[in-house]
Amino acid sequence: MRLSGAEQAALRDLESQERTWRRGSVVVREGEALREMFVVRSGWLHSSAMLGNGSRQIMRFYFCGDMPGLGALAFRDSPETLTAVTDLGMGAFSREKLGALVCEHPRLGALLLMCAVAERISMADRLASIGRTSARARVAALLCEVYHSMKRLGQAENGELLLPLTQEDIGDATGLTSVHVNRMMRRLGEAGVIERNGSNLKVTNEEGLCAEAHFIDRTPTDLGWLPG
Amino acid sequence: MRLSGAEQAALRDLESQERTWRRGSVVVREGEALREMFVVRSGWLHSSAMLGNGSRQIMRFYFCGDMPGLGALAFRDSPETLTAVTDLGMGAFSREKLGALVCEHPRLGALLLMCAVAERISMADRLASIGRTSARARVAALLCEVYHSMKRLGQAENGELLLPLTQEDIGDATGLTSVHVNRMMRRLGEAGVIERNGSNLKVTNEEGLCAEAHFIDRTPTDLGWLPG
DNA sequence: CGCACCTTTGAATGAGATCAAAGATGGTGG
DNA sequence: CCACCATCTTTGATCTCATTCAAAGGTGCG
Repeated sequence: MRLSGAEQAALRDLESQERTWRRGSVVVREGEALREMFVVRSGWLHSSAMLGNGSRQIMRFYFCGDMPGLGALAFRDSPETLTAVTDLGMGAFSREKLGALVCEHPRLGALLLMCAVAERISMADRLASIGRTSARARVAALLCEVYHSMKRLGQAENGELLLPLTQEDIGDATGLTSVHVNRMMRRLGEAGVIERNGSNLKVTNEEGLCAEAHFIDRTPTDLGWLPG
Repeated sequence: MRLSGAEQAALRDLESQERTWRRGSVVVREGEALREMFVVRSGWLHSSAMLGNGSRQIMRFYFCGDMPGLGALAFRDSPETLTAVTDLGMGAFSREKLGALVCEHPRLGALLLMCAVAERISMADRLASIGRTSARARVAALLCEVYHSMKRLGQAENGELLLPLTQEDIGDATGLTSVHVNRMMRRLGEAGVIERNGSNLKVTNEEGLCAEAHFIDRTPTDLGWLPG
């Protein structure tokens, strides 16, 4: 889709207020009042929530270009915790600013809507992974997702990438225990689809990994429905 | 939020093309070209997807006022199957129509964006339920969700409602087998939180059910960020 | 160097799946 | 109106994958 100069400027303006966070630090905590949203500029993070029973679910990861915190559009208090996985830089903006932007540039509003819809679909894929596949496939799906994102951003030379997640994090994202994550990762290693070395991960068999994960590439297509 | 007359008319226009489906019929099948979206006017439905391994995951249920099929905004082919749970009436409209509406009435675009965001959050709740809670809690969560929707629509007098889902459906929505769903429902009955009679369900202890389900009420608040 | 935290591995346990078969239920056609 | 058949529910027995509990290596940081 082709954006006008004014639209591009408006988008750039959104991310003008850059702030940084140290790896591991919490950007927003679940239940806190939330008046801001973000655009990721460097690094990555995840959103999670605690359940009544004390366990944590990691909902998704956000990479460069993603917009965490959009929950602020619908809820006064944050429904989720945002935590920096790596050192992180994000542009921050208020709900009011987004509201004004959408009203002045309706096509950008439509674009955002499309992003939100695409996000819902990828959430659905994750739901299917956790609800209906084996532990091994879930771990593979997690790795596959991160790998594809890093690759898209040019941060996975030769299939090698940094994975600064603990096995407990991976468990919280896949609905498994850290112990079982460990076993599954070892088995993926033995099967020759990945190699591990500390927090370095190398995808040695991309096709194999995707197959294990039942991975479906969801590249949004078709913005033709947007007027001029 | 207060809508202008023109905005209200535009919204009403969206649902003007009403169509109906018989209970159990498929509205859109996964992978089919999808050029339409819908607004539910009566009855309810669900969206689901098949995995490579042959099992099905039901993603969510849509009730009166919800908008299934928004995936068409981002993908050419439908990522999910829509199936009528009850006899169903929906207004249908094209992507182009929605595109035009958003551009002419940016505030409606913002409203839609907010809905999409809220939907993502409730998807996240479901993810946490499936990833991190017991079979019993998952079944309770499913019942709780349907019950609250029916109640909101005034279709649950005295906590009684019609639940035209097979236990297999419930299993596909919660990531369980139908056999285990059966056991969990019986146990919820024995615990006195529900009573069952064919496809009639009565919630006899609403608080208890919500507690079992770790239910969180997500009523969107705060539209104050939208310009006048 | 020492302390936290993370990874790895083993053994025992348990929740949920699988397999199998007997009741209900309801829709259909005769 | 009834009989029949398909589908759904229910229950039992067994099995398996993942959890839990426990403890021994690694790793990096202060």
